[in-house]
Amino acid sequence: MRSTAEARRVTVLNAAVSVFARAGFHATPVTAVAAAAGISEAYVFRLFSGKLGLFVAAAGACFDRIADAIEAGAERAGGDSPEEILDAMGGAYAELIADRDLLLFQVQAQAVTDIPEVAEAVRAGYRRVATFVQSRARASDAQVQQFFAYGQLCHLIVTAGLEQVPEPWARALTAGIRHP
Amino acid sequence: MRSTAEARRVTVLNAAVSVFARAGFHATPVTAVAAAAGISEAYVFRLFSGKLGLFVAAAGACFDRIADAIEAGAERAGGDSPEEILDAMGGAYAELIADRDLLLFQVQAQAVTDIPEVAEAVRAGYRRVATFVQSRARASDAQVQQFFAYGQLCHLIVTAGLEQVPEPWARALTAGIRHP
DNA sequence: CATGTTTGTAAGTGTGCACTCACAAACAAG
DNA sequence: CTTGTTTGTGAGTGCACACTTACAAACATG
Repeated sequence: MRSTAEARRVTVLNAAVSVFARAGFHATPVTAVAAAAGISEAYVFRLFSGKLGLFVAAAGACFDRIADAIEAGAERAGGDSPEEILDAMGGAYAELIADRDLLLFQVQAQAVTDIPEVAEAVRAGYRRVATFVQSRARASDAQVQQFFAYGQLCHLIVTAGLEQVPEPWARALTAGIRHP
Repeated sequence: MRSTAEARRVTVLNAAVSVFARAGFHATPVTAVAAAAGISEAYVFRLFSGKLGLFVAAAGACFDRIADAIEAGAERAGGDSPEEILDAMGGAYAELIADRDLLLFQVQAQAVTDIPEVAEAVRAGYRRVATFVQSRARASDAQVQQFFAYGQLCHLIVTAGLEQVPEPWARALTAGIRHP
């Protein structure tokens, strides 16, 4: 016994978020996740109930990390007005998704919401993040909505590579968005 | 000869947008598109250069329809202030994506932007739509950015099925969004 | 009618991948 | 040391699917 199963699961989930983020659920073979985690494909299937179970668990891990980052960001807010706290949360989120894995995984998860288990995992993730944002920042519905709207805009900017496009329309879409 | 190849291509592209929208590029067999279009799989491969060529062509058709709808919506605007024109465009877009196919196809396309040809097609689509919105509405960069941010929010609302969720956080995210 | 072109398909072919199983080594407990 | 449990893998199995090929029927042109 080199390691406990629970520790392996954590390793595998980190690898899974990274690997699924690039090509998505259907285009990513479990072999790729196993290789990234440094174990055999067969053992991944013992640790998780099939490829779908692995993906759903990875989604949970992804939203956990996002929620933790936003929570930590709120602690570092300059003041306690909704605007200041939302700004601090946005900054923490921007920092977190600098490596792109968490952002791209969210996009991939949204793309396979025709699988009910995935849709439920996405809802659970946003439930956790949105309720925290609203209650912690004491923000209005409209402010929360705006917070997530511009978060979703980041998804487009990154997937389409708009920060590399010098044309005016792309500059308009990326203006003021923190370093993605 | 029942039909010309060009007419068939149009039929196939409409079917492709619909079918790819549900399960995405990698999870959709070309057989499914062929069946939806009412022709054989082999003929689809003669009409398009492989599955990727079909998907990229479908992306072009998708953004064509979106651009046309927004253009037509702008014509029906109540006044000629940026706000009124943007509002009319938003309404036309909301109407167009009521059937979900065009919205879900965009999500699927964004999910496979690791394929360079798809990324370029997505950029081309948004280039066309964004430049039109900006020039036709004479809107500021910030207004254009907001327009697309809330458009992207619609993607989340629909894929996660948030309009079915009665909890407060979901109501905040969906508030005021026109009937998706 | 003969010849050529375009539309259309049935029947493969090869490969990649989800998932399984039989088996082995490390550790624990008595 | 023996017996049992957990960690771990190599070697399959079967199926789905992208793409091809050989062939046929519809139409055009002389």
